[in-house]
Amino acid sequence: MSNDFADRLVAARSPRRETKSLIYRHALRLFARHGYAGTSLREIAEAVGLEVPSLYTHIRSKRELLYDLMEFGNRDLLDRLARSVAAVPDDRPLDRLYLLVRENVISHCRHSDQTTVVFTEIRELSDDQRAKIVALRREIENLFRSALEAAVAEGVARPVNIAVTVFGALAIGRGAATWYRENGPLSPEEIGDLYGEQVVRGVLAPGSDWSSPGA
Amino acid sequence: MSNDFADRLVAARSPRRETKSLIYRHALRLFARHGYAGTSLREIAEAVGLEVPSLYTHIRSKRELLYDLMEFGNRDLLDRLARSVAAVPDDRPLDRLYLLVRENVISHCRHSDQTTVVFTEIRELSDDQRAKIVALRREIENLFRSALEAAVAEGVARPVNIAVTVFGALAIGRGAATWYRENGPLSPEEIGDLYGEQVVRGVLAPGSDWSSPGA
DNA sequence: CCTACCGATCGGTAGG
DNA sequence: CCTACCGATCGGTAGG
Repeated sequence: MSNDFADRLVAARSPRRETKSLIYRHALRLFARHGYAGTSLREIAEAVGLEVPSLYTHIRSKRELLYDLMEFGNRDLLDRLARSVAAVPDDRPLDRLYLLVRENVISHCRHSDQTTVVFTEIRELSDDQRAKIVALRREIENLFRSALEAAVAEGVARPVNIAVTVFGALAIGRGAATWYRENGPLSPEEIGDLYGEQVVRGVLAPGSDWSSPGA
Repeated sequence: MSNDFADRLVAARSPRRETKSLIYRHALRLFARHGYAGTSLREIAEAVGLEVPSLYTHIRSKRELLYDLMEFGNRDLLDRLARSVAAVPDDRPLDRLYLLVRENVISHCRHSDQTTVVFTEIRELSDDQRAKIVALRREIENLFRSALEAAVAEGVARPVNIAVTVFGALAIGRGAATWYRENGPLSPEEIGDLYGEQVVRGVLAPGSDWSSPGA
């Protein structure tokens, strides 16, 4: 009697890793398209091929599901940005800034669902959850901030307002996620190059010379 | 018997202009804060001091309410932008670009609820409604586009990608709406000046000279 | 502008 | 992983 009811129940209750990943993938897509409040657990369950109660084997609640997606999305972006300037020496702050802007644009284009959710749905989180996400955002901002501060300190950038400039640079990438299309005329790398150059030239000190590191 | 039931009914059914304006005002605030899908008509009614069915004296549906807000928001922004460059001659395209970026930033800071709703909730509209809003957006983009094209044609701006640059300039203003605070250290005008200068310098042709028209 | 009410749908639980 | 089901809430209507 190895196939009796209890066995089948245990098997059905054993969460599969692939299922969890499917849930996250579809939830991200649906949240990006219709918003958190505009997406029901029924829609997520249907996309995955499950009934709603089965989702609860893998998630604790709809809100925790959103939080997990937002945390992953921000960590992922932070990692990409940190890696993009890991090899650039500290004494080339404008190159660092250029590459950060570029990578930010590329990441937002390539993972636009991720960044749509990350930036739109922060209001849906609890205070505790939001505080953790904001802390991750601060780390991302600090990468830009330190590059720009160094550039100003070295005199290769004008003495611009650091925070305002960093927010602007980040907003450009977020904006790109809203209009970038995979079959459009420009690749994420090309768009990243264009914006990277514009941001750096926008802060360049009058006498300074600079050309993009890739060129 | 001038105060009988029929009279009171007629009086109660006569929509007041102030009430409609109150509904729009509170709906805008609540949609900006909690999103369209995350805001119930009950919440709007309560904020105004009515019961839900009374809203229907003033609106046709929740979605039409959203559409009206989005159309007004975009027309309002378009008007402000057009007015900001109305007095600037065509042969000063960089000044026009500067003032458009500046006014866009100022408008987004001063009416952040308006622009939050305008940019976040377009997915909630019907196809017909969305087409009309997109047409308004095109008009706004075209103001930036023609200034930038003229600057490139005159050789005072580098031959940048027009669409990409315009989207970036617009995104900066939208971003400002998310972090600007009334009691912060910078006024909308100051932020507008900073971004206006950065965008123009970002596209400035290497040999060209330019300083902001206000300075 | 209100009371009374509708069917539909929501996130989530009990229990196997 | 499912069926059966919960109370709460949704946008909207009837009717005065």
